[in-house]
Amino acid sequence: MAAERVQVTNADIADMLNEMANLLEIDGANPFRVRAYRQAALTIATMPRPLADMVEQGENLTDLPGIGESIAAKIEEIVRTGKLDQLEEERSHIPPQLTELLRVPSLGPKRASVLYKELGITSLEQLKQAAQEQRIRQVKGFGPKLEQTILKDIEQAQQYQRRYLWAEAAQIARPLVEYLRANDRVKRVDVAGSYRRGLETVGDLDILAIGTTDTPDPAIGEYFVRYPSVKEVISRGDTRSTAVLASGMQVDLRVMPAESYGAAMIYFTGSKTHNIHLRQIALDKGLKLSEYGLFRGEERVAGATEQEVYRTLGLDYITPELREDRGEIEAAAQGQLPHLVTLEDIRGDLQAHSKASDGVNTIEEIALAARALGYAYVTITDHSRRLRVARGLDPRQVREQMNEIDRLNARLENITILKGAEVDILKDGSLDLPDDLLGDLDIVVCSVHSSFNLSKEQQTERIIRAMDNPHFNILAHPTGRRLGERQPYEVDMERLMLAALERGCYMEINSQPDRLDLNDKHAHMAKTLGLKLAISSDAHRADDLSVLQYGVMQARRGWLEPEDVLNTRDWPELQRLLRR
DNA sequence: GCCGTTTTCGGCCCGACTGTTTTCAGTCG
Repeated sequence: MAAERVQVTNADIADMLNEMANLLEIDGANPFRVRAYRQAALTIATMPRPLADMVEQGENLTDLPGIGESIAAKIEEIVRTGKLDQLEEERSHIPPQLTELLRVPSLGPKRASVLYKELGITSLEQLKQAAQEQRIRQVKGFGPKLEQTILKDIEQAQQYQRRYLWAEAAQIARPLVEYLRANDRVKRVDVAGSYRRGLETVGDLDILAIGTTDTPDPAIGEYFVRYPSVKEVISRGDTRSTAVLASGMQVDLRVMPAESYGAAMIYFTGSKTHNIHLRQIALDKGLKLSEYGLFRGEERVAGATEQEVYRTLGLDYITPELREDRGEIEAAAQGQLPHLVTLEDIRGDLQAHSKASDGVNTIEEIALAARALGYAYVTITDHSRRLRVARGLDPRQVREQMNEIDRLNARLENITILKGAEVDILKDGSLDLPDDLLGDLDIVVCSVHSSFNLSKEQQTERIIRAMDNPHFNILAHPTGRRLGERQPYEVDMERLMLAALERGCYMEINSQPDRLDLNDKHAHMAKTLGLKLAISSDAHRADDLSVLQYGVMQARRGWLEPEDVLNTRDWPELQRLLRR
């Protein structure tokens, strides 16, 4: 067998373009040129389809947003040779390690460049030493305070810059918001930022507050920094304060007047690219958009509510989950925004584990919890025998469980328990339970729990072979990733989705906060291809059925509407969809 | 470097805070 060709990944290309941007910036290049490289890198890093494939098939890269002739040629060079000549060139006259200095907050390209030219500093170590020897304060434009700040910031740069799972961030945000709302001088408090957009991980919290007075009330910022969990105050002004909590989470608080609330919410919710696009539209209409409002000259024409700002820009209201500048602004201009799925649309759960395998509750307890959530059905999907660590069930145990479910269904009202299993896809693509048994289940959920490091080709083939089994219904956590813990295994997602469509199979958005797998881009890809998805809790305890809300958030970020989701259907209709 | 039913050239989002300055540059979001 021929050695597999090593394909340049989108991440590789994005890294090289980002490094170009960093080096050019230190070099004092045109800032818009620098931005163009960053923009292109962002586009590339977040697109699911491998650029290498596009190049191979001779597709036109300049069709991609932010990629023109020049960068397209560079991408082709990278794909073909694995290198970029111009990057080598830049590296030869600017020490590439210098970009390391940009990771230090308070050091940008200008200061990094000055420190290199004046003191010959190229690494964090040298920077630290220079600061300790008080040589930095002697450089023009620097002083003792900045030197101290740099010294402190080096520590931060050397630490792993952690992001929090959305669910973790929520646990930090909620009590803080409650604390702020408890103050009489505060009229309104909301969390904005990536948290509000429902991103799977959150780096910091952006909180917006409105006071009871017309002018910014400094007392609110003072109250904020007295929050008991505040470990360190980074900055404090009348309208803006930044602090780090004991958890390590950074929090930015902005205090705004009520007349600017909507504009400020838009501004602080982001994303950055969404905002830049909105501001461009404002300029085109002879208006100016800032966090204070939408202005024609000095006159504020909108700003109190988000709806008002969008409307004045000629746009339908765009829900935060969509604000990524991935076409939502164009859709809003044409009245074509999707009507996104909500938690209320969900009729039941398609994956949950009982104590029979690695869950903690009985089937009855799970059923009652599902009923309490207003569901019509819940599916018990205990693991199959191969997964020893999860006490996977053998065929006889699955049969016993099916009988138990029959007895429970006869007894319980207003909830239907569906018979399922989470069946291991073995290395050769066969399923871990016999066909006659699978044929008697209501729903067969299949997933990969072993041999994560097969090649992309092998992993894809393995899963497609599993889908060839006529009882295969839903591919669970299709990439196997665990946020912050485990990278996804390699698969050709587009091929998998097309294979699923051909065979009448489906995929899952797993709602566990550290999985959220499929991710938003893959979910959007599924919608585009016409593949319906399940949103499942994968609960291992009855209380965890509620994590399904995170999966809904991810689905919304993927533009999914109720009809794109399997479990917005009642059981009879779902049953028809599952038939192959 | 990208982009365009106003443009193939001349634009490219906007404001707060800090530290270093005597009016502003750099950084950040």
